[in-house]
Amino acid sequence: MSESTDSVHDSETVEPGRYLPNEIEPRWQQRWIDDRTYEIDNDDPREKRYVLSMYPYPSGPAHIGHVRNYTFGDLLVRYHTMNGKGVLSPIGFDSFGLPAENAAIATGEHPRPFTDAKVEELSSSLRNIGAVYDWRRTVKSHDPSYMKWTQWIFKRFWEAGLAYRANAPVNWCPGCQTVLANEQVIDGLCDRSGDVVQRRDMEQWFYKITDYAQELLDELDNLEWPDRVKLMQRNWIGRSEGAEFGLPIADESGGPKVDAEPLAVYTTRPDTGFGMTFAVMSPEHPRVDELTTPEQADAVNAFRAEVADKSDIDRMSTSAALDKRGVFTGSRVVNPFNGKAIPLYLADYVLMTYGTGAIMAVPGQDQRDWDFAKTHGIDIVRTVQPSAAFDGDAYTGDGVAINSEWLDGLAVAEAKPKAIDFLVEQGLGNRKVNFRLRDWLLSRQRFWGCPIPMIYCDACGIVAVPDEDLPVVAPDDVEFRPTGESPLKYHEGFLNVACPTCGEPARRETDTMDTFVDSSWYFLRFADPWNDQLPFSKEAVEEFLPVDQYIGGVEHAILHLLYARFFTKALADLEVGPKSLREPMKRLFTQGMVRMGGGKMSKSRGNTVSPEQTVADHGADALRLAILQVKPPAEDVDWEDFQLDGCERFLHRVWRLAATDSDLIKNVRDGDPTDADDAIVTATHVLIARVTGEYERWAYNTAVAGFMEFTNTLYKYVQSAEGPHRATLGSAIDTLLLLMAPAVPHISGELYERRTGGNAHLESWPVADPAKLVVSTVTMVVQVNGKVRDRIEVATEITDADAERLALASPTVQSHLDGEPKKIIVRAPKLVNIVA
RNA sequence: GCCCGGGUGGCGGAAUGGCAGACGCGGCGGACUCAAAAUCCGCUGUCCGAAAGGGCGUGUGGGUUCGAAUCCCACCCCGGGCACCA
Repeated sequence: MSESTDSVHDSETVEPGRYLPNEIEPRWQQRWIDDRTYEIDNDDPREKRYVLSMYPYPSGPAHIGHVRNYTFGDLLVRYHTMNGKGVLSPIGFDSFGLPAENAAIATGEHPRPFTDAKVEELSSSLRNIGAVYDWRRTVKSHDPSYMKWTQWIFKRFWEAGLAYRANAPVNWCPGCQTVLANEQVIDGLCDRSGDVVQRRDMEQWFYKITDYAQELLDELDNLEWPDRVKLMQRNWIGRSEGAEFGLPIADESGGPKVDAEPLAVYTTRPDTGFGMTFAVMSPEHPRVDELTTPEQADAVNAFRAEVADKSDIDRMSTSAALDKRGVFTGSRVVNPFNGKAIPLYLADYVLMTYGTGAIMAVPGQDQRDWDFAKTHGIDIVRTVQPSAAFDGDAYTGDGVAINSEWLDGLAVAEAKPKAIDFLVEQGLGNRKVNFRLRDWLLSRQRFWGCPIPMIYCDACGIVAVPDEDLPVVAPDDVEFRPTGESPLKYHEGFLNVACPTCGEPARRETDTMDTFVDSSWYFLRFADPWNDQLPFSKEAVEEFLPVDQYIGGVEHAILHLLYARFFTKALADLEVGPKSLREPMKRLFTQGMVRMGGGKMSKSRGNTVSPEQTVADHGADALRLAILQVKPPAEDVDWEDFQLDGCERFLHRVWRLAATDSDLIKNVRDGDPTDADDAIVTATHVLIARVTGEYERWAYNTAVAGFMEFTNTLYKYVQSAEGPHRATLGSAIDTLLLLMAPAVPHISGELYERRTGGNAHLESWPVADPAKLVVSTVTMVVQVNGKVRDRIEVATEITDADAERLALASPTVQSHLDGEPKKIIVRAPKLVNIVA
């Protein structure tokens, strides 16, 4: 054996045990499972907390965005557990969806084994970062025991009229070969494939979310959600107040035609009625044929054909010339405010899907109407007096009514109700609230989703699959082809079925549900995942819901979060859920995204980060700490800004300080504590108070700074000439480990156990002793004209008079004074400001 | 166009009316070492100055205040949401 080998050997025997994350982390992860530390039973006596991160789509091993999300959730689960709460921390998988089906089309293999493998990979990733769940409660959207209740709930909605089938113009994505929800269409493009969305008329299933529009709007006020998310939902629901009324159809003489149904219009500005110089119908309006004169028929038909050809994105582009965007019907209607006959046009800027599909046009107060009137040579009458400085076209601001007979002189807010009163008196219309929100189109022409449990019978019509036959599960032997229809449609064994009512041959519904249906109730199932009689019991849901803290990406601000609220309300009304549970998520936190080099991180760009590799290289605790340290959780963060090396270095410093065989700690004292020791005790309690507050308000980045500062302080302390006091140091380190335990659970658990024999994760959360937070002296700042000129150590309880006297006595302060001070502001003991 | 956020060192950020730049990264210097790495200690906004010390400084301009990164007004820039919704 050579000398050099010996010397390496020797040095290893005297070196303290090193921090080896890959050795300790798997052991602790297994232990949390074996000890069932984070499993909770429904009859657990502790006060309950429900902490939930949005369940993920299983796309394989966790990506860095997942890791960030689940680290925040895991920290809270552990923190609340140490605070004595019984924490429900479940995990599930949003396991239906297009990627698995697209893979099936590519490989010909069934999506189930593909999905199951991805679920396993993601589960393993989550365990590898030290995230803890009650795995017994895991739910998966594609699990028949979950599908059964998704279908059961669909049936209850159907029976209550909250699910219905209708022919509707729908958004069709040619790339995905399916219908999309309004929410999945962004700027006329499919939010998944980016294809231009086409409009088609199809028979579809809808959930009647519009029944809840008002409540969904009102109850936002009571939620502890980010204002941004609440605002986005408010805008999406889009409530507007106005009037719906009829415009009588004019005869040749310009008077109202007695036998014709008036044309219904909706306006938010009934006060501007006297300025209505034309009216407009949507090109899709059902009364277009009836209200088009023979002379104009050719022009109208040409226009309608042109509009029908356009995609929504073309139709919305404002660049199209306005004379191409509308056509005269040849008919006139009567403005009921002044009795004048006005022309009726078609224009593509009026949508059939909002209001009545027809409008009164007031060019003086609406810019689109103004532009249209200019192009078509229509009169413009202002009915609101613009402010003196105004030099634009249409005036939409406040002002007094003009050119409006009996409304003249009234402000907009006064004129509106008076105009509505007039319409009511005339028997033409009434006050009306409109919402932008549409019903939720839930059917998808896809295989890998939850089948809609309905049957079409020639004799009985639409019949639901009986409850005892649920779940309807798709067969395995299907052919995966992109046909524009679900492969179920070509599977005779699935398609053909006896009608449950009359027994005659009938056909199954082959469409499946939007995956957002699955995610609209999974948080309820977590409370009672073993229930095979009901989706969940009311008692179990009452025990845990609402979710105390929901965590997820802001990209779900509208879709998922609105649907989940709708489901919770509807289930309560159907007495499936507890009556009092009107809102599912009491508090919501939306964490920021992880970017890469300023751009989006995506597989197609090849700039993804592998958390698995990072854990292998640095340890899960270092990755967790870097996530917490780099930025406030709500903000987007760039992977390039992560400081993994610094975080790993810090953990080594903690290890060296806290390890029982530390080479750092020498000259340990016992006996009476000194001033230096008292300062450490104070610093320990200050840290407890600080970190507790920071965990509560999601200030994880400054909590990490607190750990680092305290560790730096302890390093100075143990290296001081005087040496550390045994009990003081021990308690400081033990406390630090407990405070860090929710953030970096493996190293904290390991060191705490080596030091005390106890399990940090089962210990009580430290509480700051107010008596120990008190300090005897503080640094008082002395300013002259607001500029700091001196700092003086003073007793905490110094009087204002003493503070002022000390400040004036300072030589540096004196050198900045020129004669008698004009004024002295004293904020003892922190500050004195002398105005010279 | 409308509605929200936000703008602080070389970089990520801290400070919510009272010491601007905590903590970390990076950089510089020192100790240890034959040497390097690791580790430990110190310095690090900027300008003037040998130093002591001083000037300037939180997107821009104004205001309120004894005192403003923080509050108010106007503007510029960046990010996000909504956008023919009558």
